Amino acid sequence: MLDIKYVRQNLAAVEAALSRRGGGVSLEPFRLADEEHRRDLAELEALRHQRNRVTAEIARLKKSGDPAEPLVAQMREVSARIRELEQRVAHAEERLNEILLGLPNLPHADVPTGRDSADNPVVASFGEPPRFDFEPRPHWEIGSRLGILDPERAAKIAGARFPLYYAAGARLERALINFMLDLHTGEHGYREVLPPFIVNRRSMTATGQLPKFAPDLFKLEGWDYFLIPTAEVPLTNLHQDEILEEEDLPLAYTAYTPCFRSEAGSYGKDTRGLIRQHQFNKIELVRFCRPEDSYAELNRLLAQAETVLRRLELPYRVVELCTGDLGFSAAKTYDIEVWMPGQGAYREISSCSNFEDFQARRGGIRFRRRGRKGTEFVHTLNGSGLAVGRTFAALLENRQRADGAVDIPAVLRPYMNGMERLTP
RNA sequence: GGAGAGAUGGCCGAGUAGGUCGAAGGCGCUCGCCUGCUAAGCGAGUAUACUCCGAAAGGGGUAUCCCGGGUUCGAAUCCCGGUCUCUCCGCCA
Repeated sequence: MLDIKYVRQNLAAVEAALSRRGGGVSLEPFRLADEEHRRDLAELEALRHQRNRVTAEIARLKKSGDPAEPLVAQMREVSARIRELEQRVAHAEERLNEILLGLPNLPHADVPTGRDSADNPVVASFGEPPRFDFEPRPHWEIGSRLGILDPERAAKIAGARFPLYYAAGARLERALINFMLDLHTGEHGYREVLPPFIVNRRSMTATGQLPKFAPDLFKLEGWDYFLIPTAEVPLTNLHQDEILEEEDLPLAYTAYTPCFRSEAGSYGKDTRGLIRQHQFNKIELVRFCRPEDSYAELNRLLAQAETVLRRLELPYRVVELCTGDLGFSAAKTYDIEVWMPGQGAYREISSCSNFEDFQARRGGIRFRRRGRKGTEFVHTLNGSGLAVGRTFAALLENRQRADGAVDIPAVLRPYMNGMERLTP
C-alpha cells in the first residue's frame, strides 16, 4: 500500500509513476473520497471532544446532586450526530482502503519504462550455453526416458500441471532442496523456517496477492484460507503487526515450501514439463531491513540467488524488469533466467524484488530506531533461491548426454549418496 | 465433535452496583543521581495510529483495555454476535 499522505500531497506525481506501468491511472476517486473523509473526520472529532467534556461535567453534577438533565438532553442530540458521522467516516474509510489496496507500488525511479518482458534489459550473464553434438531434448522427454518423471500418472491422480517424481528423480529434487537450504543457512546467514502452507486473508493481503489476484490462488472451500503461492507470504508475515528493533535488522529468513498456483489464464502456455505447475517446490529468501539499506540488500539477495546457479554450473542471465513487467507489490525486480537447451531459451528461475515499505505498510511491520521516538516501516525484500522444479528441469536439459543419461553436478553428489549420473 | 475457562500496556497483573481509567501495582527498559564494583539505593521517563499548533523543543485533540454491533448523556466495566487461546472428554497423523 502506498502512503496515503504521500499520495494526497503528490497526486500528479503518483499518477505519472503508476502510469509508467502501463495504462492510464486516475486518482480522482481517491481525491474525492479522501477529501470527504477528512472533512467528516474533523467534525466528528470536534463533536467527540465536546461530548467528552460535557460528559465529565454531567458526572460532576450528579455527584454533587445538581440537576444534569439539560446537559443530558443536549448530549442526546450530539450523540445522534456522532453516530451519523461515524457511519459516514467508516464508509469513506472503507472506500479509501479499497482504492489504496488496489494501487500497485510505485516503480523505483531507475526502473526502465517498458511494455512487457521484451523490454527487460539484460544486466548480467554467467556461463555459456552448452554445445551438443546431438539435438538436445526437452526435460520431460529426458525425465520420462530416465523413468523419474511421470506426468501421465500425475494427471490421473490429480490433473494436468501436477508433478510426479520417482526414485533418483525424487531424490534429486530433495537433494536440490537440501543443497539450497544448506547454502543459504550455512553461508548466507539465513534462519531456516518451516512455515504453514496455508495462510489467512490478512497475510495474503499484506504481501499483495489479495485483493486483486484472488483468481491466481487456490482457496479452501468453506474456509477463509488459501494455499500459499510462495513462501514469501508466510515469511513476510512472520513479523506482521510487530515493531522490530533497529539493531535486529536486517532479518533474513529462508524456507522450503511447496507452492500452489491456479495458473488461471495460462492455458496453452508451457503445457508440458515442470515449468508451469499447479504445485511446485521453491526455496524462498526474505529480508527485512532499514529503508536506507534496501537497495544494497537487493543486490545481496540477487547475488545469493545467483550463487545457487553458479554452484550448480548452470548458465544464466539476469534481467531487470521494466515497468510494464514489474509485479504489483514490487518497486524494483531482477529476474534470473536459466538457459534451457531443450527450448533454446532463457527461462525465469528466480525473481528478486525490493518492495520498499509497500508490504510493510499493509502488514504493519515497523521498526524503532535506536534512541528515537516513533516508528517507521521496514523495507521488505524477497527472492527465489531457487524454484526447485525449474532448477531440476534446467539440470536435465543442460547436463544431458546423447545416451539419455544426465550428469549430476559435483555439489549435489553428496546429497545423492555419491551418485554421479542418472542413467536410463 | 462435546463440555468448560479466559482474552487489559514489552511482560506479569489490578480494575465489573457504568462516570475524573490510556488505565493501579510490579517487572523490564531508558536517562540522571548516589554508591562503588559487578549487586543494591534514589529520582524521572517509558504504547500505537491519525490529526492540529509550533522553526524546533514541545503542546492540544481523537481513537485504541481481542474484533464487530447494541444499551446509555457516558462502557475496559452491561447485552448480543464473532475470533483466538487454554483445560477436560472423544477422535486422530
